[in-house]
Formats: sequence, C-alpha cells, structure tokens
Amino acid sequence: MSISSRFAVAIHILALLDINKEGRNTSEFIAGSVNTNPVVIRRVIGLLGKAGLVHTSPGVGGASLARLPQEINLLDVYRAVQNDPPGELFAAHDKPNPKCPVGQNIQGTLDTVFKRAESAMEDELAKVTLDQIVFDLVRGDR
Amino acid sequence: MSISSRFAVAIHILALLDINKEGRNTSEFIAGSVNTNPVVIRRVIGLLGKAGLVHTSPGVGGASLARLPQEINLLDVYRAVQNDPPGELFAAHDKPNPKCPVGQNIQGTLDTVFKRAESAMEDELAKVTLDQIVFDLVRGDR
DNA sequence: ACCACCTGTAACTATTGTAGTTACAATTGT
DNA sequence: ACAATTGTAACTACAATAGTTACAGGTGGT
Repeated sequence: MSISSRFAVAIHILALLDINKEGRNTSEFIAGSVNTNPVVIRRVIGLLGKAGLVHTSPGVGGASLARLPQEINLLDVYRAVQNDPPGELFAAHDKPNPKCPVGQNIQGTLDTVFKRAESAMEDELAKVTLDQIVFDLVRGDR
Repeated sequence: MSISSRFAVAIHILALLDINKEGRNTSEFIAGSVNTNPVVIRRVIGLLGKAGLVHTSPGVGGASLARLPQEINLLDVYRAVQNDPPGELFAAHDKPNPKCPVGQNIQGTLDTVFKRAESAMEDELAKVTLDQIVFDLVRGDR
C-alpha cells in the first residue's frame, strides 16, 4: 500500500498559504485549488495546526504559516499528517512461532533493517524545505 | 498506511527455506513458523516464484531458493511482493485544479521529491542480502 | 495403478484506512 | 445582528489486507 495522499495535499496547502499570503485562505478557496471537498482541507489543516506548522483561527479565520517556509521541511509535514507512529512504515507480521529458531529472532532482525530503510527515506524528506518547493512551483510557471 | 506484512512474511519464508534446506518445506510447515494460514504462505510463495526467487513444484513439492542467499537482497523481495508499481510509495492527490498556479505544477514537483525519497529507502533495502539476515537470525539464537 | 499428500487458486468474510459528503454548533469581523 | 467560516461528528463508498474454507489437479511412494 501507499502513503496516504494527505501528505501530498498537505504540501499543496502549505505552498498555497505561502504563495497567497496576501489573500484570504479559506478552506473553500484551498479546496478549489486542490480540487477536493473543503472538509478534507480543514481536516488536514487541523493536523498541520496540531503540529505547529500553521496558525488557524475559528470563525472568519483562514490559515497562515506558523513558520518561515525555509524552516518547514517535508519530514515535518510527513510526521504531521501521518498518524502511524514513526518506525512503522513497514508492518511486522505479528506473533511468529517462538518455538522456531526463525520465528524466535526474526522480529528483532527485521526491526533493525526496517528502521534503517525508513530513516533513509525520512532523511531525504528532511532535506527539502517548503521554500524550495515553492521556488520550484513558481519557476515551473514560466 | 504501512507497507503490507507480506514483505515481512516473505523474508521469513526465504530465511526458513535457507536454514531448513535439508527438510521438506511444505506450506503447512512454514505456516507453523510464521503462525498464519497455509494459504497465505502459498500466496506469498507464488509471488516469490513469479519473481524468480524460489522454485516451487506442484503436488508433493515444497519450495526451495532459486538463487544463493548472497544473491537475494531485500529490494528483490520487496519488489516481488509489493504489487504497487515502483515509484508509487507516495500517493499523489489526483487532478489538482489546472487553473491555479499551484495546482498546475505541483504534480511534477512532488514527483521528483517523492521518487528521491523512495529510492533512498530502496537503496537501503538493496544493501541487505538474505544471507546477512540468516546470519543475524542464527547468531541471535546463541 | 492406487492413494495419501500437497500445491494453486477461487470465493467468501472480516477488518481497517481513506476520502468524500452532509450537517450543524460555535466563533468571528463588520 | 448577521453573514461567513471553522471545527467536528456522522455517515457512505471504496480499496487493500489477511484469514478461512473448499476443491481440482499434480506428484511420488508403494
């Protein structure tokens, strides 16, 4: 299975908040750009808010970045919207037979390898900041 | 979401085939070690067979490794059991609004970043061979 | 040739996660 | 006061996974 599209939507939202920082970013406006339902946007913004990446205000609010775009990287975003705890990108198979030499030790062995692979991916995400994404988007527009 | 436990099960199976290469590895025996249903094992072995990692024979068969354990790495296994095509670990959000400068270009921008992160993970998997896994398992047994 | 054993596969169920949608109370700025 | 907007609950639809039963067909030993 693949990582939920919430991640892609979240990046889209943050990029839009930066580019359109003058305008009023209602969930409906953002939903128009992402092409989905406003509630989906509000849900993702809620997660980003809990993670301290955006400021939101109820009522006639709209959202805005809580940090400079240079100070938001994609790992921050990934962690914010991925509700699986870190270290669980790969699922272990539960309760292998402890009476078997393989079953007895496989969990630990796999855990080490899986964590290493997951970290490699996350390190790559951490290298990319929101302002790089925005730069790329705007450049592509010319 | 996380990567299906088929991957962990597949590694377990391959390790067992190597360690128990003298014995007869029926799906029921393997299922005993993994602690699941024999049909689940046969399904995974089917995928491993299609990928050329194991030999299977119908009837009173049992499975065996098709290559030396030094010549099977975890990326081979990952690709064998992961039916999503490569490059789709991260899901894109479909059809963003092309009238919006963000929606217009975000797909390409994200694609580049996502591919890089996925490759980093896969490179890490490719570094680990089955015989390293087996070595680790047997060592843990002492 | 028989037969016990095993594989390959189809069909079904249960469970889970995601995404989209409607609805509405609570909050805010004008 | 009022119109607009958020935050959230509740529901539907859908897809993937894993487990299970069932069974047709191949294989090797005797």
